[in-house]
Amino acid sequence: MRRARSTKRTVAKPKGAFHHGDLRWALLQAASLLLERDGTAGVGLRATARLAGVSQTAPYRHFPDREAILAALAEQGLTTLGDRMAGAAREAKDPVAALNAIAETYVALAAERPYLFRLLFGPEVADKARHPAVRAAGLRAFDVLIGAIGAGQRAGVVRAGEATDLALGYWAAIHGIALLLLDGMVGERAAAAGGPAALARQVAGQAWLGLTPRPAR
Amino acid sequence: MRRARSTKRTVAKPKGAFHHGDLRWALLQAASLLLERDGTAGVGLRATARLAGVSQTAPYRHFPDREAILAALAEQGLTTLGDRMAGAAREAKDPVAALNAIAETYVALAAERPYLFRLLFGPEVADKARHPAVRAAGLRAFDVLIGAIGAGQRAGVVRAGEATDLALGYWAAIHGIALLLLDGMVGERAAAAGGPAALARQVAGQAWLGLTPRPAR
DNA sequence: ACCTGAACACCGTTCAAGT
DNA sequence: ACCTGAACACCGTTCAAGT
Repeated sequence: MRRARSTKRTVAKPKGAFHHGDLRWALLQAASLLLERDGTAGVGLRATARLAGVSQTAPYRHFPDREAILAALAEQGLTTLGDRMAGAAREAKDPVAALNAIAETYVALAAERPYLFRLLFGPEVADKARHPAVRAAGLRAFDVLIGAIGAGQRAGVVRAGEATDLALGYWAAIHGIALLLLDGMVGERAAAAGGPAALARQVAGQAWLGLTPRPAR
Repeated sequence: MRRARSTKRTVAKPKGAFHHGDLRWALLQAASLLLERDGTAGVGLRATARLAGVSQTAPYRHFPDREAILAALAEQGLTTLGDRMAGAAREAKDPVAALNAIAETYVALAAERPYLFRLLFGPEVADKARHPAVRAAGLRAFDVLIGAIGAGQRAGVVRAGEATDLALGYWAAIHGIALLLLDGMVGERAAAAGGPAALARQVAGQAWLGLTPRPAR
């Protein structure tokens, strides 16, 4: 936290006139608060401006439209996701532990900040070509997983093959279970498995079987 | 199609007064059209009413709020998904082909009707407890997959274990790749694999490895 | 440059009223 | 029962204007 957070209706507004160039930062801070509290639908241009203590039209100085604010939040979120995945992988003692840690981190962020997680991959930021920074942040997170798969291959615990393809299959599985958990589609299975995290570990374990060296066929 | 579709601004409005009890159906038809054309955001109460040729408040006779319309669309969509999956499994000649056909059908629906697919699992219908019919339709689709896994176990091509758990891991993988494809996150990989469907087959194949009988450990 | 207030064309929802 | 029009409190976005 680089700045004290006010509990009043406005956030980080000095007193009178200008934001000295960090209005963009203040707006993103406000938008992030609204996202956590009210979901994507709550991140309105007017609502964000109100919370930041500026006029309704001030955000247009920094963002061309509402989608641009959401895209900036998504980029922040994907960077956070990538950083956490990289941190988890770095602290693991072997490639298998690294993959498990990545899966755990991934599902944990989805559970911790569901609205943010949906925003990262959802349709609100539809035209990814218009927001290359979002796409780049996402690919950077994916790179962490590819790296862990590659390390597994070098250690001989992951089967041969294009690391990107193997990573994609694993990613799909943990991405899928994270979303199914958010959607409340697998509540009973989670209860039976001993909680959402346990169910995610189970699914990750099954995905892991797709990565192990195959016996002679 | 139970009724001719008009190309005018209104749909299925006889001429003068009442809908003789099928206003609900006409509203859902209009909402479905709007969903395909403009996405979830386009499915407004007023816009739907306008397209159906009734006043803005008429929908409230059949749906308590906007979310209820979206939930009804989601229920329809999940039923369609389940039916298609069941049809694909029925026509397959063995359990392995059935699983492949289910995965293909799943990803195909996501590609064919992206807005509908997102609605099925997204946050627009947030409180699933308030919409048990949606949840039931989703679980029915899942049952098709569980059945295919069970058939594979009986045929000896799928390893032993709780069929529901094995199905969940497989579901997560195809659900994940379907969404990653929609999100435009794996466009390059899809091109390299020979198209989205080919990439989905590849991921399904990897998920399949999690289902095969294990060699002696 | 940066920010403002008024205006435009929309929303979802509520309410009193009509047949 | 079923449908209507007016009203309320919101939206995103545009525009002319202010410092």
